[in-house]
Amino acid sequence: MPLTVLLVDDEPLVRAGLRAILDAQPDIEVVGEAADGAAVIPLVRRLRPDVVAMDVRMPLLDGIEATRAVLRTVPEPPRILVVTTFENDEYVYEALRAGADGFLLKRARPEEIVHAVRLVAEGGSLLFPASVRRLVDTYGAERGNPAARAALERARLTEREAEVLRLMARGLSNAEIAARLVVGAETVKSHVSAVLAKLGARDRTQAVIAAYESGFVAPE
Amino acid sequence: MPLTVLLVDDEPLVRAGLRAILDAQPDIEVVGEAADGAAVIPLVRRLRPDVVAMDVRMPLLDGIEATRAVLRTVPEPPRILVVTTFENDEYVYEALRAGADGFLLKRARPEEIVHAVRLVAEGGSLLFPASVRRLVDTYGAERGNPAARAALERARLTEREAEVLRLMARGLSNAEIAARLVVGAETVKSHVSAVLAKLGARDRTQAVIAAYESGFVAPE
DNA sequence: GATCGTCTCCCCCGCGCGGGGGAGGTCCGG
DNA sequence: CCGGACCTCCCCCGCGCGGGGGAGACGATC
Repeated sequence: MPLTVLLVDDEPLVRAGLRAILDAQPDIEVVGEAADGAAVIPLVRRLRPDVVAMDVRMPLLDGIEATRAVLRTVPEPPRILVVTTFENDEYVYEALRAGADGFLLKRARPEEIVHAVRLVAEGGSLLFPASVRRLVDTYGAERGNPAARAALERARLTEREAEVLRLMARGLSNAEIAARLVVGAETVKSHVSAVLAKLGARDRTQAVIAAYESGFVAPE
Repeated sequence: MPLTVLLVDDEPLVRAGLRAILDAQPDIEVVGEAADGAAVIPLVRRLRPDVVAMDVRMPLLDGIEATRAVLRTVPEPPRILVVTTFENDEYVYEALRAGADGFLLKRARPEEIVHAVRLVAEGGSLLFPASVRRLVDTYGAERGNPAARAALERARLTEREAEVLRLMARGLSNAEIAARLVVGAETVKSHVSAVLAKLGARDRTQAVIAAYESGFVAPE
């Protein structure tokens, strides 16, 4: 079965763009659209999409409130991908705190958009992409970085994966982690790959950064 | 001229071992020994060693006080490498705060010992080796991690190197850093290598960890 | 009993990374 | 005027890393 997506944005142009990009994927299907947050709940209930691509700035009900409403009222809610124009959008920050699973810049390349949708659908959290980093930079001054922390928590690492990430964050190589955990090197590679995928990280360095930013590991 | 070292340890066995290992290097010369901290100052004044390999736990004057005394009273003081038996030695922590440039576990392999001496002599800070990481783990609960911060500050990165490290800590690849700084990829490699050497890091991940641990970059 | 998630290990492959050299340029200070 | 520090770029080389697959074993859940 295909990965179903509901688009929520007040601009038809944006919805059309997203639909064009996503529907071009054989395994992704846009099952509905909404122009404001108020229309989201009934649509989600009826269409039961896997992912909701939600604009933050919308009339009537913004993306933050809409996210909260969906997560509060719908059983087994969809994954929510927040869509925004600006990387320094404080609404995005709020949306992540409200329970969104990741976010996406409108100017992202089509492949990135597709990737983001797939990632959140699979349970990942898009914690790392450059856009998120900038967000973290901006709001990094606040304690504990709830957005990053929430995103990482929602990444739902398995126990083993969390263990591997902790060791990565101590600077260990795959071989060293394997020795420490008394498993094969190939096994560690599997776990590391899983961690990178779930965190939306490109390499172990980015994963470690995410670990620090989220408070998963603490420097102090 | 060779790299000159002064050994300070109350156990003759340890001094003999260090001397054997270090004197085996063509470019390193052990120019003197002391059995306790009280004897260090005059010896340093007379021998003007490049590096002092200093035990922390000693009678009369321990390594911390000796370190402070040397740094306070000797103009152009030598680099101080703290030698210890235990990785969780709170004295080592104090010594780093007192101004020591790095530390060394007695059980380290000869190559590591030689490497450590060369590194601090060249202005590096041995911020990262596994032993230090464990230290950081242990005393990591204290704010700002003064030991790590002090060590990194003393690593004396050039402006460019610091810039590169900051970008590394944002998850950028060498190619991305090159694009950002508008220089060649080979140039970035040079800077990255310099950073790794000065921090005693094995790879960029460890360097980024050091950056976080030291407060050079802040997650919050 | 069947299914799913997790952990484990295996293959192949390409590329980025880091180490080892070296070398030219500027600019500053002795 | 001549080092020395710094930034820049170049070469070669090996290996670790990460992506792409797949597969078997186990326990929990349905």
